[in-house]
Amino acid sequence: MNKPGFPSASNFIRQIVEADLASGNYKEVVTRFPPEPNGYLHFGHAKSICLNFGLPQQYGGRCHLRFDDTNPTKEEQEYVDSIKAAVRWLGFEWQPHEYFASDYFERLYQFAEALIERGQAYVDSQSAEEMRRSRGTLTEPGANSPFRDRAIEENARLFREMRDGRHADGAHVLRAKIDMRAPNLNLRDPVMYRIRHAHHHRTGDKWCIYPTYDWAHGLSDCIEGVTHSICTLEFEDHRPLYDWFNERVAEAGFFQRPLAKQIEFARLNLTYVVLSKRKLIQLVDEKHVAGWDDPRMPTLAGARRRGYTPGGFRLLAERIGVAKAHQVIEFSVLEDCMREDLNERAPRRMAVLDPIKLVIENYPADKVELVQVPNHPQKPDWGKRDVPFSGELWIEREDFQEKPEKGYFRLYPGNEVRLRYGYVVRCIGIDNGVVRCTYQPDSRSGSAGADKYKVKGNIHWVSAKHAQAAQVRLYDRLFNVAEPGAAHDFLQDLNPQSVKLAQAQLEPSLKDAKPEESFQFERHGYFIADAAGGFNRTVTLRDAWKK
RNA sequence: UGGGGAGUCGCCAAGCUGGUUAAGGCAGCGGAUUUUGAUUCCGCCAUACGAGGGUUCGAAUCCUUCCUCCCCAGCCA
Repeated sequence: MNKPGFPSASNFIRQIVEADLASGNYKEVVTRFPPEPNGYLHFGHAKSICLNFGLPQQYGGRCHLRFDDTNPTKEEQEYVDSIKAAVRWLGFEWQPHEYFASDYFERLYQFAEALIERGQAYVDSQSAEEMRRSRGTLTEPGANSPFRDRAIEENARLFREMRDGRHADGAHVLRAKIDMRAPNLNLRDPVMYRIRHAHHHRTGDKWCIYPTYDWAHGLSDCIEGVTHSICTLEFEDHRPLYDWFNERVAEAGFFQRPLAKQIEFARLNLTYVVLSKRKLIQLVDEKHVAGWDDPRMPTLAGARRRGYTPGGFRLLAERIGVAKAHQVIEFSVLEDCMREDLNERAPRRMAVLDPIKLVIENYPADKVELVQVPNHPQKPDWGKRDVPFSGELWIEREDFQEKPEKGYFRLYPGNEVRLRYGYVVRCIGIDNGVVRCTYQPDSRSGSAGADKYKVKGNIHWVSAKHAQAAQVRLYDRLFNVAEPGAAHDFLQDLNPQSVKLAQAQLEPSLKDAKPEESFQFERHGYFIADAAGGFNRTVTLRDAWKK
């Protein structure tokens, strides 16, 4: 049963949406997930995706996938492809509502001309440095630009020239005429267009002026009929500007009301995990990782290779909730979500990660039996498989102790233990690193005599001559910072020892594992078959072992 | 010292149109079942809601003062 993935049963955004629907102001809920294609999606985006897609799924409506590609110098096609793959992987579909801000460049340009005509925008010819100085400070008002009162016709002419490539980068900028004394800095005549003679991944060289986020975003929402534009907290200060632009363009007759409304929520933070796009880019560029999909990366592409599941992320989104208070989720919450999802869908297999030989001295030399092993003990309908059993087996090194510590109930000289789904064996001792045992022929699991053996220990095993040797990668951690909040020197604080390799012995059926198939290797946790061969560990089981 | 936000158990988070002993999850602790020391199951885990005043028969929920933290001075998003 797939969990819906709606963020928290109750949250303030749902209340807003329900009120809007109830009031009749909005007939349906239309959201959008608006990534800039300048990097791969990470764990944090999963929260936003589940929220934006989950709302219309429940209340009726739709969610658009819109690429916010207004800055040609940072964006690439590779990123749009990876973003689409990640959203689909999480289990959401947006088609036919796939949009690009760059598709609106022409309309945005016309809207800008309208504002110029109405005296609400002007071409400023100050340098970036001059603009910065005249903007004022947090506590001091800004000063008007000397170009602020240019004639409308001149503004229109200059803006057209900007578009036509008659001016160099930085020579002019189009600004909204709002209020240089506004306490909210975003309202001090924000830039709407800048000149960038740069190649855009979609529009090529057609444009050399590009709209800023503030000018493009809200208008794109209104163009698409978005009702609720959900973004993160740092945009709270932008909301008055978001509304100002939308209102002005609506007044010019381009939009129907009601207009889109912006709602902010706290982004996801995870202990130990770096979710800064800038830093993730650095990890990739400086080759500290193999790529964006390196299993140690906190990207969705990396998570997929590492064996994290879409259902696990949806569960996470549901559990962590949506609010405006800054949230730092403990990593254990994520892990628990993955375990919960995997526990339901991962078949069980026997696999020995750190092998030590066990010989059953009274087992007929060349005899091989097939024992029946359930694929999932709690799910009988998943069936059973045959696993070959013989007198020479691999068992886990930690399942034997020559001198048992207190409380140890697995194999040690004189003790009996059951080889899971096979026979009960008694340990005689150890010779040259080989554990010697005898077995009870009438103890086979499922046989009539099996019940008379009461053993506490129950260990997994693999027949030595049938086993499949394989390399297993144990990713205990993400490529992360050593401690929460330790990232003063990001690269120095990274945990470099995040992968261990195990030369494991697996039960023969694992030979047929398909890439991206998940299994539980009994006590070792959950593993995913890697396309590159071998297996990657997803998460360990809860450790009830610590005494 | 400007503007905008936020403060409920170690981490999240309901509740906040005032009214029984403040949901739930993760983590932790104790126990039961168990051919994974897993899973599952049961129990425990905030006289307390950033702090102080006030209103009220009654406040986490209303008023007020204060404290703490976060965001904003890109022609990034």
